[in-house]
Amino acid sequence: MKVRTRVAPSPTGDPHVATAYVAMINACFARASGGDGRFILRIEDTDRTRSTQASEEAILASLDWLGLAWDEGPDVGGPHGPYRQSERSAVYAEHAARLLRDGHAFACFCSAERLEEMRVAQRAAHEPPHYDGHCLTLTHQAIQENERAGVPCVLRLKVPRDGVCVFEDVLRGRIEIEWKTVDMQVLMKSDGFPTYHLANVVDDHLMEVTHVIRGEEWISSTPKHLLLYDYFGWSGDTPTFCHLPLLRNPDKSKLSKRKNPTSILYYRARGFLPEALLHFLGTLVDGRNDEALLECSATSELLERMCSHFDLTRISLGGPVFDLEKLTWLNGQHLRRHHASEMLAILEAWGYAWPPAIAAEHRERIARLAMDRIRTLDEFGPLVAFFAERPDLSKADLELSKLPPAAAGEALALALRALAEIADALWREAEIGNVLKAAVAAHEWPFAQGLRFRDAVRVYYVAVTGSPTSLPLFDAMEILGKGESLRRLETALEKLH
RNA sequence: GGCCCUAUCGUCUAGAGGCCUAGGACGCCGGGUUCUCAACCCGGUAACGCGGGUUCGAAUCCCGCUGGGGCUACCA
Repeated sequence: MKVRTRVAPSPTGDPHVATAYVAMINACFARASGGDGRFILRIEDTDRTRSTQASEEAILASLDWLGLAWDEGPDVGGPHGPYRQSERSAVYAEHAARLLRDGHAFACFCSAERLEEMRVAQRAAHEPPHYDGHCLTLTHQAIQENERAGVPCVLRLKVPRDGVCVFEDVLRGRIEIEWKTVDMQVLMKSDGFPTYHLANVVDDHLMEVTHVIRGEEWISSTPKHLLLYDYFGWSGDTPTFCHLPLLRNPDKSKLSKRKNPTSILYYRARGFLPEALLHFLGTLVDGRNDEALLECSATSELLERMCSHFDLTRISLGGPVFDLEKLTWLNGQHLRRHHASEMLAILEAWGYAWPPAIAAEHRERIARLAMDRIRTLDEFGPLVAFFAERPDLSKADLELSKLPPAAAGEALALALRALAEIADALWREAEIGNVLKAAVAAHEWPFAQGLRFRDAVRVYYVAVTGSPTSLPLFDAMEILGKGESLRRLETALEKLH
């Protein structure tokens, strides 16, 4: 069978990592099914008050950034377009009319106020809120009067009063839901746009979707969807349903931006690599350790590798917690697979602007020194800023454990004397290191007997780089140059007095 | 509350009745390496929610309980 899957995001906010998660699984399944599998992107923008074009653009750009290429979609078109629901109004109107004509749906004129009162009463009576069927019994005449008077109207689904809806889920097996627990859902809103339920079913059918792979939150509305397939006479080819577990916050609730960053834009801005984010989402589906995924620097390559051992039926059902810590680690891993020269391009593509004071000839070397020390690209700038800017130190910055203030001053003076001896032409990382180590070793330390180099060196780090934890000192000093390095040591020494 | 889904280390997961003394990865802890911090290497910590069945044998199958989650809109 020719497999056709889709992801159907609603453009009502920032592109969500859960959308990418679902998209990835749909893309993998279509691809793993063979060469003729197709993956569709459909924009579900039927909520006119919340949908925005900016959001749609961001969703497309984000999925593209992650390498989740779709075969059919609003931008690339396809045989069953348009792929944007707001452009398919005529299709829904036609199908809605069909349901009404066949007696499978009914016009409802109830006001928002009445519905609200109804629900309040039901809640008070400890009943589950549901439409009470008020307009189900409207006479032909009453309906026409309402229409003539221009009373706003929606279309509701007729639902069997008893019996059980049974369907099969790829991951969960047989699911049974009693019809009496299914509400008479609105299918067409009073603004003339369809709700999710109608649009989704109509489009999935018309677009010949064979597998509906979506979030778990849709399980309880699946009976409505099945009913629609039946009403339209499509029950012969209802798609296969697969409900995916929902991504979770660390507290196990459904992933939300209140508790965890959810926007793909956020991760991009922080300097996460698309292959790292995709890889991470992949671990939520298949947590086995595939080391080969670490070697994939292109998202396309990564996706291909994931597809090679993808099995939709083996996804574990516990909602996975979105663990930023592991994502960050993965990002560091992917970062380090690149050469320093590639890092320059990656940083630039990400939007990093080198301070002009850092000469172009030093940049690759600086990148090489920095890349083992960052996990996300946004850590790069702060780490190398000292090359362009002299540290603004206070006396307190120079007070380090294992190094009394008097000894710190001694250490700085010592370094100054020793380093001044190095000829300009020999000002190299190895020479600087040797001279400094020898000087510290040969010195008598009245205020810090037996001082080890590793303790003394910290004050040099602070003086030169502004921080006791920074890029390797000798390299930094070589890059800064003899004059600048000595000047920073001097400044630090002055600060101590 | 009602309906539905779900349950292996803190986290992601492996596990398909005997290969389980439950494996890997992140995290954490310890060690090595080292000019700081990282990176890297080595080692350690830590789980089958509880109670009943079925079976010669259960993490695995069944039931109940408990915990977690979702849905309960003219949002998706």
